[in-house]
Amino acid sequence: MADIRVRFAPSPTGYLHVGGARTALYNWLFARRMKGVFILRIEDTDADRSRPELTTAILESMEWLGLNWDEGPFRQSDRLDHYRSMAAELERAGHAYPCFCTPEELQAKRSLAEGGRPWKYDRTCRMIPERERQERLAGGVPHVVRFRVPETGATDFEDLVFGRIQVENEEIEDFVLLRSDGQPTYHLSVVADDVDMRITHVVRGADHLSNTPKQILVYRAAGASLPVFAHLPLILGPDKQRLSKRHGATSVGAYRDQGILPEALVNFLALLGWTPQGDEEILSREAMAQQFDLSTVSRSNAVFDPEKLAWMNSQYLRALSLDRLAPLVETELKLSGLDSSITASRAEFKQTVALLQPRMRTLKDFSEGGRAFFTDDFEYDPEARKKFWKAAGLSHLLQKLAEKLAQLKSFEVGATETALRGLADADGVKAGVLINATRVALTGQAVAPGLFDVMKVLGQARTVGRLRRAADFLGKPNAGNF
RNA sequence: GGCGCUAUCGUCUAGGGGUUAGGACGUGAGAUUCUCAAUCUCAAAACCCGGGUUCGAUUCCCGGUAGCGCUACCA
Repeated sequence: MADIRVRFAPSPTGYLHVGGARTALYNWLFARRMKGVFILRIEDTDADRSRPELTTAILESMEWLGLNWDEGPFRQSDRLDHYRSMAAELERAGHAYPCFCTPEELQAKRSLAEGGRPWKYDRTCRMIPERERQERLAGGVPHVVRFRVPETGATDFEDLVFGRIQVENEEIEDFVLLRSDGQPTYHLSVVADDVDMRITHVVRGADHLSNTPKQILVYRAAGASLPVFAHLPLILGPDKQRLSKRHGATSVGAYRDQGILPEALVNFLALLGWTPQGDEEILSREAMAQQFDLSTVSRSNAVFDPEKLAWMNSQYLRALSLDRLAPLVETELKLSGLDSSITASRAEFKQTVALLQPRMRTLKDFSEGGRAFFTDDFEYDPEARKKFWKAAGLSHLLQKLAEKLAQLKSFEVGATETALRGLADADGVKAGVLINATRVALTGQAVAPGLFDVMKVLGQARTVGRLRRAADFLGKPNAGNF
């Protein structure tokens, strides 16, 4: 079998969204599995909507996801001559013709047709006598180039995912290949490039399924051999509508900003439409590539479930080595206006990170739920106060605990625990009550790692200081107000 | 409207002419105890509807319904 060549071809009219990322991923997995070539191509033939900086952003997202490409990125805007010559070739061979209808004329005909609904181009310009056609061309009358679709017969193909697809040619209108400004449309540029780049498998979203027959017609007219097509089901929002901005975060970059790890996003996306063998769902890119198979991809659309993504992220977060996690946390802190300076050394910083690691779902959690571990500037969560600061005499108790802890020679877990439990006993208070109240004092939260681990990581001075601060706070007359 | 595609727990899915219809996320309950967003255990939860084929359909076929896609000088 000839070498496998696939491509991912985003258009820079928006950021890389999760649907595009999944398409890119499946191309990547297939290429790696087949030891083929993965090509990146930027489809920027729509000059009005394409933004150069978005190309950069898309490339960055691809790199962040770890989807490395072997060739490209190629830009269609660099290859306009190819498309024009292909259009000319098709015209010469009688497979295409100039159309002088203006957008306004077409629009008028469209709205005239029964409520403006079912309307196909009426092929007016197909009938123009050759002499008149030449005259208008010579006169420089603006025109597009349309493909001459056969009136009879049907076009069919075998999709790797969807199976046999067939469309009657009479259902297909004479679509535009070249716009009046000389820019190619998608149907022309995509075929021209896939032919030129010797693409063997076109793996793309199912939104292109209905358009594929048009493109097959172009392949045939150009005398090119067909690639294998594999269309991927769409990714939907919770309301089963195609995922879009109004569903909130849909771009890969937005998930990165939320503290999602690329490995988790890749793993999650891979499972939207494809299932590995066995029960294990947590698989590396490489492990997935070893068994990836386009023919087992699902044919029905999938709803994107952020909850499962978050869960999967927590799995990856937990499995991360400290050496890899620590820098990621530092970056996240920086983004949130924090830093690691609260810890005296690199080793201490890592200890803190390690303590938090098992209970964090995203990197963001380190700077949000874990805020008190990286700055003294934190609030007492009202819910936590309501839950654990309602006992009477807490101010005094915390004060006493502060002084007792201040006396300790060792601040190891055993030492602080003995001290706290001793105080609780002496005062006739349940240890749990004091522990929970102390947790709020030290972290501002009702939920945190084990208290004595927290103390150790914060250190003696900071622990004592925060206890005194909480005691002061509770001593104020309005401390009971939430 | 026309054309195309799709249909298993709330969600992602496995399965397949006879199964207690399996797993994962989420949800609920319990365990643990110092909080849980950690950990462990258990539970509830699905074959869209109607015909046909068949001894037997969730599975195969047809129809309906619903959803999605395409129907641009967007991709």
